[in-house]
Amino acid sequence: MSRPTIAAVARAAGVSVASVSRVLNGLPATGEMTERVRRAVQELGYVPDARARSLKVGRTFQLTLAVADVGNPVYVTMMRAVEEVVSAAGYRLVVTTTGRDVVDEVALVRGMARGYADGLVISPLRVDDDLIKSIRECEVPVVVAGNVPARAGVDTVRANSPKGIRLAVDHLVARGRRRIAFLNGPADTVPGTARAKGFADALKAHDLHPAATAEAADFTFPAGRAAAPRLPAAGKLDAVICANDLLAVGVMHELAANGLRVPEDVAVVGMDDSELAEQSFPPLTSVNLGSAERGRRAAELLLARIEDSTRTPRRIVVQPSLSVRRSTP
Amino acid sequence: MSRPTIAAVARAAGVSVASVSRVLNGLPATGEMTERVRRAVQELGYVPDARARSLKVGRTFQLTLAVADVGNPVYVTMMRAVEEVVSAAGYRLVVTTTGRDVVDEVALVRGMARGYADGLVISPLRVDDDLIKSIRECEVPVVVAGNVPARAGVDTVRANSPKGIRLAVDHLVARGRRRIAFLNGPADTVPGTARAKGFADALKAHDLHPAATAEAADFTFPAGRAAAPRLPAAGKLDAVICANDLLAVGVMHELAANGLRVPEDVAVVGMDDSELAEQSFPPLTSVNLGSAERGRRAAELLLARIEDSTRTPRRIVVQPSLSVRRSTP
DNA sequence: GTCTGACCTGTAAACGATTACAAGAACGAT
DNA sequence: ATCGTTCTTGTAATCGTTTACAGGTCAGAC
Repeated sequence: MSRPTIAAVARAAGVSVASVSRVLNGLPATGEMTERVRRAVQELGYVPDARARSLKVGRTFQLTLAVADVGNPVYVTMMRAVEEVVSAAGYRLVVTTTGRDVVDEVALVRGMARGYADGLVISPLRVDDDLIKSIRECEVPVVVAGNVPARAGVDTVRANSPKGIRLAVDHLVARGRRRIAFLNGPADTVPGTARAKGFADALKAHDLHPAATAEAADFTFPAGRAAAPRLPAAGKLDAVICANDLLAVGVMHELAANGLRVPEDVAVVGMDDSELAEQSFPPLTSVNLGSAERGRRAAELLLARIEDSTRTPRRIVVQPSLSVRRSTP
Repeated sequence: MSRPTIAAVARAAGVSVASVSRVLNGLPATGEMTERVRRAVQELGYVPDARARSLKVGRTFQLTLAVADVGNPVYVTMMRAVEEVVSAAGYRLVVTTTGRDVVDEVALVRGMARGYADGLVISPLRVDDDLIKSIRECEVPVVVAGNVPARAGVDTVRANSPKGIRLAVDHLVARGRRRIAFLNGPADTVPGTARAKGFADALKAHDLHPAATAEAADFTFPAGRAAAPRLPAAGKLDAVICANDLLAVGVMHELAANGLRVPEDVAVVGMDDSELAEQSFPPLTSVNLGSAERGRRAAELLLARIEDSTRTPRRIVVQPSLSVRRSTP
């Protein structure tokens, strides 16, 4: 005995399928009609088929979120925010991880044409012309959580990481640190390049030279540990800014292993202000790039564009703030 | 100009829609036919519509993963493992958070009848008869990642947390600790009850009495901090086992705030062996309950059952191990 | 009493694929 | 040359909804 269809309900209620559909979708009907349909639905345990419905109405009520790595706490934060907005609007969330390669991202965007979701929030680590082209041509609305050129003509929500780094540098300088190093993630990523430039500019504004800059293999904790020895010895630096919290925690571990105290010997600042910043020891001063807000607003932009595909693309920049904790003096 | 349909391709190639469909699905066709269809597809940029396809074939090639909280690192690990297996098999992953309430879970399972996914992996925090009933009656295959009674007649993958706690206790006792406390999560959850009993039994096996037991409001970091003061003073205990890593890290913070050293004054053991255990300071000795493996095997069970719905339900138990780090002597 | 309009309801045509079935072509065996 | 078999292709039904359109009922206005 398979699932009852709308036709079975119509038969049981002695009405037409159209009427059943109308009652179920809240279109006007007489009280008696409504009552009969309700009863039949109840009796048969009828549940409308989402597949058939989405074929007909051309919508699946699903949205896709594509991130590089679900393990990164910053994406967890974004994902939670997106999920909240999206599910409140009656959509389900499809999560895909794109991996490191840009061609995977392009394939993903192109694949949206299959219509398994009504929109896409993508947070690309690396961006090239192919990706931008695929986003422009995408069959469904796309919102980019990250930095793409305005010519892409797409809704974006991004952080202002240079300004965020500026906050971190200002803070460190105010506390008397002058020999400041920067541990970046891969410089060929979008956040990587932005942060490198942001750091250079921020130091220049204070007439300082970088104590050092280094680059981790990716934005993970082990990469942070591995890269830490490439920073100069403690005498040569009194503060390290890291391109995200995972790297920062990796560095702190390495510092501790070398008998250095945080913040007395070396101050450490992370970025993202993820839950990890709060949980690390000492708690990590971190640049809050508004990941939850970015997720929320990206989801809202996407919903708005689904409602009205003609609106001009918006480019939202979420302002950073600094969460000062005990890893800085 | 809307998306081309299979009919447009057929027209362009001068063949029937059936032939196009067959070529696209790799059914036998002559070289010439294959070539003409390929060319037309290429030219029009045709991409088959997933909605129509899933209506006809009765499958969406989507699977749902339902967890209580995407922010918990243990679910992140599981999710990553599930995603990997599932996407390798050509499925997409739909992630939903169920929240704390059991009725949400029941509604979710019932809602699977809409057919928006071909299967469900659910990791319920709280289980009642309604939930079991809804799982039994679910239209699509369900795998439970967690502990439900055998009478549910459903594939399950679960951890052996009592045995895991036993490992932790053995370890602590071997290192000379005798006054061992337990910080549990909510005792009305499935993992909560299992862990409480596991702790009691493990101590009994060593002829020890619990130094104390306390219960946190949920399985989060702030709850761990908040609950720590409810444990007895340091003189009365020399080790704390916590029901997960987040609680353990919360406790360590609180201990540090009171000037106590880990592990010298108090040893701390977590559970889940999540990435956080490695990242915390000092690195946390943690019971590895095999969350990645549980995720992987749950996904595999689900795929197997989709292939063959008649197979008898399996109940897999993943064996725990202890990852010893510096939070214990 | 008739006519107009409003309002429900039912019939049937979509939506875009897959696939059962039938028809036609090709080929080998007799 | 005829027949039967196999292989390829096309026609049309189908999946389960939604919805345009038409038909029917009923009330109100003249």
